[in-house]
Amino acid sequence: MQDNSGSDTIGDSLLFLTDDQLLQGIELMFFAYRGFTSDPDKILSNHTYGRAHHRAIHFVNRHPGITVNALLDILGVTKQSLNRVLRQLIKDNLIDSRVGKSDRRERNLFLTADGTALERQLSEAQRSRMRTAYKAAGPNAVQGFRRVLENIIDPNMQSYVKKLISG
Amino acid sequence: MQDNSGSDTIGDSLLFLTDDQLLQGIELMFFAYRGFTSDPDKILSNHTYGRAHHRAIHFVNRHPGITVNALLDILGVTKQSLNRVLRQLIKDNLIDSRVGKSDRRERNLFLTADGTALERQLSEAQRSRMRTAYKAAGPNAVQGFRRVLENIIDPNMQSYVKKLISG
DNA sequence: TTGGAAAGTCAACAATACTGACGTAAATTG
DNA sequence: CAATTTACGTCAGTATTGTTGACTTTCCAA
Repeated sequence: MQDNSGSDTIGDSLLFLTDDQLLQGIELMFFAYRGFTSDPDKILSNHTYGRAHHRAIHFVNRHPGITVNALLDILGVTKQSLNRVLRQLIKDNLIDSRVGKSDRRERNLFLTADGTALERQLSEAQRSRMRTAYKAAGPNAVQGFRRVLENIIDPNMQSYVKKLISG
Repeated sequence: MQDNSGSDTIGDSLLFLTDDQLLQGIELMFFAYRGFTSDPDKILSNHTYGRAHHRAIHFVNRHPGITVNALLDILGVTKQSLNRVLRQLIKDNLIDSRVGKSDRRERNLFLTADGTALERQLSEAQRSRMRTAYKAAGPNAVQGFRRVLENIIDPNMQSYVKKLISG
């Protein structure tokens, strides 16, 4: 519209790349992520747990038997930070930590029945919101949504994401 | 609790709504938001500031003269939490807080020259990542990206978002 | 003039993250 | 086999961001 510095072209073939469009995308990410986390947050606030617990539960459910190190790579936090969360979840009998079979230094993490129950509850709240949004936007929009998100992700995580998409 | 929880159909016309697709979308949101915030986080770690300071700076820049109350509505935090951040930014001469003209109880917030400089730095890092992602995904995908995000956002914020999109 | 809204402050607390240091057990390497 | 590395756990200290609750000051409006 105005003197938007440099990222626009003379024509409008790249109009979606104006700084204004980018700023709108940035704010949409901010507000959407808040909506995205709000339902699980509400559920967890009755449990002494927070978002970190949710993330641990989510990825242990997605990768049963995952090692602590592999989980650390996915979550991108320090082992001390993850350990605090895991310790609680193990003590509360939501996660089962078993000594590795081939390498006894490793711990393989699994959800217990209670852990699975909480995961279902959290996941369903989040999936419900996503389902509504997907339905309202339509399959074509969903494809674009995913394509843009994949490109926002750090290259470090691309390997994980590739497996996520394909497998 | 059902095996496939009913979100799929016999055909594949709604295949994009399977629980697996929804879970993939959920993980994409998680990883993308981390990428989205990583560049500003790096910059801020040298400044004694965090993400809360970035958000305040961002929205004061977007709405020069915004009142504290209006900013609270956008950020969705308590005034005590926001006040701690604002106090630092005002003390460090990044934000200027002026007594309201029509209502002297209100404070109108503006970025100082220093604040504008930091905002440019943070914004450019974030816009750069978005620009790359948009470019890689293409305008059609960007439209879908935005449409899905808009539908993930809480209805409470939709009024703000509508103005964001149109204006 | 009095009630209430807006803003700011102080205190206490909780969740999540970080760094650094240390210990134990098990696997790997020389 | 001895030394080193790896995996995991833990303790201590600190920072950021968020919460409640209580309180004061300012000042508009009924």
